[in-house]
Amino acid sequence: MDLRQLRYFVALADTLHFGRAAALLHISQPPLSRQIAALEEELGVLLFKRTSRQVELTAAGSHFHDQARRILASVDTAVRSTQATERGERGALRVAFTMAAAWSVLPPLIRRYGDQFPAVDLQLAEVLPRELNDLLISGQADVGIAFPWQRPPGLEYRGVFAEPLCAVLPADHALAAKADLTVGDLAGEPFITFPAATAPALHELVIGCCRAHGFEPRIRLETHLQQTIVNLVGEGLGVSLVPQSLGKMQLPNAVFRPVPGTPQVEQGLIWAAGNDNPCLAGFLAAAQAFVA
Amino acid sequence: MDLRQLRYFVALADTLHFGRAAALLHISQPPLSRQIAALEEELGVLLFKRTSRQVELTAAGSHFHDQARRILASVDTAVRSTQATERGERGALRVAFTMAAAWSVLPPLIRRYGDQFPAVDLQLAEVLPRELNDLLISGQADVGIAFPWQRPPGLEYRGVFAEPLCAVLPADHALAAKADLTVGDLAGEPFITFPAATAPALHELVIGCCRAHGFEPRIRLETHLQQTIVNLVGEGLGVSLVPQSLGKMQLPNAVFRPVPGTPQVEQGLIWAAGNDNPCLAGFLAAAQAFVA
DNA sequence: CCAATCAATACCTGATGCGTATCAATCATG
DNA sequence: CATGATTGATACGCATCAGGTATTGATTGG
Repeated sequence: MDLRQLRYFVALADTLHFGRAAALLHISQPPLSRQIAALEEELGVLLFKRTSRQVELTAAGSHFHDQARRILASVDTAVRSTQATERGERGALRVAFTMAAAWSVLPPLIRRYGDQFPAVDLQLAEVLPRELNDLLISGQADVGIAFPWQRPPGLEYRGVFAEPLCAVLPADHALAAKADLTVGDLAGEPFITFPAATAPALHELVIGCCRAHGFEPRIRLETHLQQTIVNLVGEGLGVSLVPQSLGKMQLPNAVFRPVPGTPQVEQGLIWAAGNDNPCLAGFLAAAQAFVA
Repeated sequence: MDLRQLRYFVALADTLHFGRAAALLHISQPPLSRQIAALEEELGVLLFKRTSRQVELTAAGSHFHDQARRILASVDTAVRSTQATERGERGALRVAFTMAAAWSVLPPLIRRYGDQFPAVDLQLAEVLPRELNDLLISGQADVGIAFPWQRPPGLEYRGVFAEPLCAVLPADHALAAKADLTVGDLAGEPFITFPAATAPALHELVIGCCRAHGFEPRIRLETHLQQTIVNLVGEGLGVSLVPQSLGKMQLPNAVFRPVPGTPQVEQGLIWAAGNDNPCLAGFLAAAQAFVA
C-alpha cells in the first residue's frame, strides 16, 4: 500500500465521483480508477459500490475512509512535529544550575526561553558546581549555568550576566553603619570565602579585589556555597565579598553594602560542544538575546 | 512521502546500520541510502547523524521514529479492521423485532449471534409489526424478526422458528379444567383475535385451524398484539389460540392449554434484498445455524 | 601502512504510474 | 423509441523512479 493510494481513496470517498476527485488530485480519471482498483485488490475488500452512473461507499469503505483520514492527518502531524523538533521548538532541555544562578540569572533567562519555546519540556535541576562538568560531558544535562571555571576540553562557555561584588557584614558590625564603605575598610576583618577549586574565576576576583586595595584577606573559614557564606556572616563569624544578587536573601542578621570599585562577577552558560539537542541552540539564542 | 520510505526509515532506525536494515527489507544497501536521503530532503530535516563508521538518530529522527512506527501500526490496524468490517465481524447491526419475537426466538438468536460476532455493535429495537416494512426499506433497520406477512417487493423472508398454537383461557373458565382439550371445544366461545392485515399468515393459521375442526370462530374483538390478546383473555373477555411461547407471560387469570392437532406458527427474518451491510450476512448465517 | 568495513555515488534496467484515446453502460431528452 | 451526454473501465505509449551491480571515499583496527 501507498500513501498516494490513501490520498486518492480519501478524495474519491469525499466526492464520490471519479472525475471530480481526479480533478482535485490534479490527475486524470483513468489513473484514479486504476489506483482505487489496486487498493481494493490489495485489501481484498470492495470499498466502493459503483454503477456506471454513481459511486457509493460500502460499509467497509466507509470504515476505511475514517481510518485513512486519520492516518493522513497523523502523517501530516508527524512531519510538522519532526520539523518543529529540529528547530528546537519541541523536545526536552535539561538545565543544570548552581544555587548562585538561581538567585540571579536563572529566573529571567528561563522566563524568556519559556515564552519563546513554550512546547519544550524544560527540566531544571539544581546541582553542585563540582558536578556540572560530568553531567554535561556524560549527556545527563544539556546546559549548565554557573560562574566561569576551569573548563575541560569539549565544553563551551559563554557569559550571559555580570554583577558587582558587594560586602556582606553582620548587622551589628561597626562597618555596617559606616557611610561610604570601601574595600580597604575590610582589611584585617576575618573573611569567609570558598575553596579556589569551587569557582576559580570568582575566587580570583575576590582575592584580587582585596589585593588591588592593598591587603591580603585574612581567611577565617571556607565553605562551598555563597549562600552558606552569607548565613555564616549573619552568625557573626566574619565578613565577605559576594555577588550582589545574594542580597535578595534578606537574612535578619546580615547586611549587604555596595562597595565602589568592586569588579564585576560573571555567570554564563556551559554546554558540551558535541551536544546536538536542537533545543540547546534555541536556548543559546534566547540567552544571547537576553544579554542584549 | 511514501509508506515505503517510512518502512525503510523504521528499519534503519531500529538497526542503525544501512547494510543490516537493507537485508531486513530484502533490498540492497544503495536504494536504502537513497530513500533515506530523499525522505530527509523532503522533510528538510536531518534524521540520522552518520559517519562512515556509525549511524545514530538525531533528536528529530528519534521523534520521527516514534511517529513512523505509530503510523505504520495504524495502517496495519486499518487494513485488518476494514477486512473484518467486510466479513461482518465489526460494524453495527440494527435488529427490529416484534413483541412476539421477544418472547420466543429473539433471545437465543441474539445470544448465538453475539457469541459469534462479539465486536459487532448490536442495536435492538422493539417495533410494531406494521412499522417493520418501512424501517427495512428505508434502511433504518437491517433485519426484522416477525411472523410471516405480506411482503412488498425488495424484502426477503426466511423462517427460523416454529412452534404450535395453544389455547389460552380465563382461569375460571369451565374448559380450563377439562382434560384432553380439543380445538373443537372452542366452537361457540367468543374469540379475541387480531386484524388479518397485522400478520396475515398467523391470522390464516388461527382461522384455518378452527375451520379445519368444523367451526367458524365467533370473533368478539380484535387487537394488534398477541400479548394484549392474552391480557384480555385473562380479563375474561374471551378465548384465543396463540403461539405457545406466550405462555411465559404467567398472567394469574389466564391459563395456557396445549391442544393436539394445532398447526405450527412460524417466525422468521425479514431484510431488504439490497442491504449490503456485511453484518446482515453474518446474522443470516448465524440464524441458519440456529435452525439446524 | 594495509586490509576491512560501511555509507555514498554512478550507471543501467525494469517496473510502475500517468496521460490520451477509446469503449461500454446508463440516463436524459426530444 | 432513438440519440446524445455522462461516467467509469480499458488499451496503449511514455516518462519517471525504484532497485541492482559496480565502484568510490572515508574511517578504523591490526
